[in-house]
Amino acid sequence: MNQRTATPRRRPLPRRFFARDTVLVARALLGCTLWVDSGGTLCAGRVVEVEAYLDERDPASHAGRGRTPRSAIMFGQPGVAYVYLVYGMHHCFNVVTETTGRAGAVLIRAVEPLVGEDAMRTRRGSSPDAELCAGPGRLCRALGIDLAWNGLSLGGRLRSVANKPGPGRVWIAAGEPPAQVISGPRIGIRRAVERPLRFCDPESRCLSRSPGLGSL
DNA sequence: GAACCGATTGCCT
DNA sequence: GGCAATCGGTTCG
Repeated sequence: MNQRTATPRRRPLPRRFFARDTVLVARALLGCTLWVDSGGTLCAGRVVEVEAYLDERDPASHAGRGRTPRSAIMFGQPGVAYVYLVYGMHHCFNVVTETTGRAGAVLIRAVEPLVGEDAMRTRRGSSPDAELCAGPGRLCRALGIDLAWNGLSLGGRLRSVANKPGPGRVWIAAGEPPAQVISGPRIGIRRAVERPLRFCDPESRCLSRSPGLGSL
């Protein structure tokens, strides 16, 4: 198990980490630690599966048809959480990438639980540990992330806006990159299926699906 | 406004 | 493997 015994680092990655090419950021996020403090409960997991969503040139991206009220956040500051609702019931957690003005985001599809597994089980109900955070919807459910988290900065500090506490804190810390990275088509999309913009650690047992073909 | 469509999941056959 | 659940965003009239 990767990093299972080591104590994960906690220091938040700087904003400039995310202000780069989206595919670069997506690959670099593998092995990093996602920290979430929701309702005073701290959870963390090792990022093992991500997908890159690009700008106007990517028909599968929410930014694929330009700036809309929803996709505007993808054109905004990097290092910000982009959370949306899919199928009327599941949430997806993304990190905004690229410099301000250029659209991009990385969808976190799966993490290996490292901290707070009890809380995850409580939120997710009975399910095998390997499946607690294996999938974008499952991950958000396990970590307590919903629409209220949309727009939060990944600074790791409490957001103090008008003295009102936010829903919680979320940030990402550096970790040990996987020995191998597999790329493949993104999951659940109909457009641009040929693009290998899904990246995962094939050695992880916590993936949402088996790794695609085509190694990088 | 109304109709349509999902970056999913879990339960059913 | 098939399919229903469920609602915000986008598109169309």
